Amino acid sequence: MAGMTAQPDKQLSQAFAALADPTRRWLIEQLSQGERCIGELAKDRRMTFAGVSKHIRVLEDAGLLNRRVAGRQHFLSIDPQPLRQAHAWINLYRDFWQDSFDRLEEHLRQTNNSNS
Amino acid sequence: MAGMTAQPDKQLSQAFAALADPTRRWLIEQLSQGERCIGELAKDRRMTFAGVSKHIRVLEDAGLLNRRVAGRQHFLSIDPQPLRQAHAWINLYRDFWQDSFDRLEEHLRQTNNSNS
DNA sequence: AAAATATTAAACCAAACGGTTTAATATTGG
DNA sequence: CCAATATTAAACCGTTTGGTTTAATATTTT
Repeated sequence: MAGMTAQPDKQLSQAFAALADPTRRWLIEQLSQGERCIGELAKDRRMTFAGVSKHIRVLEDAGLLNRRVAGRQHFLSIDPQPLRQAHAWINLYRDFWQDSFDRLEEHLRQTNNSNS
Repeated sequence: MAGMTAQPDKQLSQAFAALADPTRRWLIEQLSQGERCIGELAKDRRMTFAGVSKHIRVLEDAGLLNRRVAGRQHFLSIDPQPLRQAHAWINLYRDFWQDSFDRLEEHLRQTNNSNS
């Protein structure tokens, strides 16, 4: 349980770091509705082309996006695999207190109800 | 679906950024087995006291840890709430391709089997 | 009160980050 | 071929990060 071999560790770091920026999360949100090209995204976000391009690069390096080049346009879409890993990591350590937390939640809910 | 109000957004950024460092993930792993004090953790990680102290601070600011001060020792433990949020965010956007991904996985598995 | 222990605070450093602006490259349309 | 379009590359800038070392603070032990 404790080990977590080295390579996945780096991938995990990259995935979490990529998700730590709100612009990049916004990009993921956009792309979850289908592939888009960089110009469109930049216009919607009111950010320079180069700015968005760099964010896309970070997401791509983390393996979170796939790029399809069609002529001069680059279409981006999401690769779900690394999100799975991040999800799994959180899940692993969350399970330890999941039950006790649920119990606390239930307790608070009942306390609030009896106050109303 | 697209909005995600502002405050949770910052919390989410902090949580993901906190999880992006391997030392901090290691700390979470350690604390998932029960509360520990900073000196112990620093010794196990072979890092300076101050170094670990600063990492703990980042996790604390992200709301991921709780601190219990007992005399000169500070005992840390995990607060599951922000992990839940991070988990939920990933889940939200992962669901879009979950099914198609599962189908792809199944397809690849079958292709591999018929090759053997 | 003095010494040892557990921790934070502050100063510092090199590297990375988020962003811009200005060039350079590649593709498309007249 | 030339102009417009879509994108990357490079240089730069201020801020943050991960880490150290050295000091300061608070608590426990003797």
